[in-house]
Amino acid sequence: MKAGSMIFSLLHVPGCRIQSLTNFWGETFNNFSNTCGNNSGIRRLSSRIYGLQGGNRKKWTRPITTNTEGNRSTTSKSIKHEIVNETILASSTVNVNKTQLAQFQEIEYCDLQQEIAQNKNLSSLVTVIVFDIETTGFSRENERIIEIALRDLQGGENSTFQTLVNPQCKVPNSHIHGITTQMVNKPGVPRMVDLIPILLKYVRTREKPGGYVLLVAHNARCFDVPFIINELRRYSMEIPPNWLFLDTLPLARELMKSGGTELSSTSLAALRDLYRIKVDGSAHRAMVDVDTLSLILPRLTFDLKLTLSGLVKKSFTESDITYSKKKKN
DNA sequence: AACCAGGCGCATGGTAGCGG
DNA sequence: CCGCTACCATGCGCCTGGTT
Repeated sequence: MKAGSMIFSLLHVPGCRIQSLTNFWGETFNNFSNTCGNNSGIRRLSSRIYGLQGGNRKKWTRPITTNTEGNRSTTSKSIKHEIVNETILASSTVNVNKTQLAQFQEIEYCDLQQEIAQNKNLSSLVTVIVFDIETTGFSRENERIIEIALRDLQGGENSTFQTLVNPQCKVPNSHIHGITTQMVNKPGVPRMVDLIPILLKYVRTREKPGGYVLLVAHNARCFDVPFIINELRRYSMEIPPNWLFLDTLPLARELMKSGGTELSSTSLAALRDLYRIKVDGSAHRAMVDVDTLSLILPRLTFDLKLTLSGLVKKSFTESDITYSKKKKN
């Protein structure tokens, strides 16, 4: 089904009122501007608090910053069905016996119906989080994450998460991001194994009840997501089943292909220039790039006439990456 | 530097249309 | 029926560009 027709059909599904993404981003922008005050640029968040959601008095002893304003049983593959499709596909090429298939389809169908019945619109179901990582290099096998930043586009209290990560090795590419070995290899900077539970807990606090998380990054499919998957697997952990990923690089390609813009390339910098977004801080630091992408995403989706459901349709899961790898081998 | 997706050009195979 | 030509779909390899 073409994207255009899909959007049309979704908008006409009774009981499945899809907000236009522009409205969704509108709310986000309001929250965002309230958060940032009157400045047109995004102000770097300097205050440090230790703990999540205020209510929890347990103190963190790690340099993780947030701002101060304020197990599902279905497979990850089925998530997109539940959110995007008004009906579940009846045909399947999965090689299982017919009884199993029928049972599986029934479960998915029931889930979908429940989702639609229980959720008035997608924005009450999906949490959109823009994220970025800095690493010691390109190889996901040999290199390590040294900084991670996230921003929940709904805003509110603790809507950002940012921390350096101790890679327990040298940082050979400080000239790229300005993060040195001395900055990360010291007490107080969490190691990945310490950070993962905190990170997972943070994302959980941003989820809507029974909802899904759409994690957005530039070149997510080929860089950020494989890195995160590898780091988790290193400690025998998995991506939560309700996480979806969205890569803005193919969206940039789509925009460039459609013509009508002055987009010179599909890089984050080119998108930043196109939308005349000022960089507040040094580019190639995780939070700066997150803030940049947070401003690019609404404009990009507006230009591509995408709804939130359209974004979910373009999203992918951990298994999508694993599967495409296996297909190549 | 590693890895991946997309674009492009080229080769190949299947099919339809036409004339002898 | 056979041979030729044109067209289309598909697959492969190579190159480019994105990320730190």
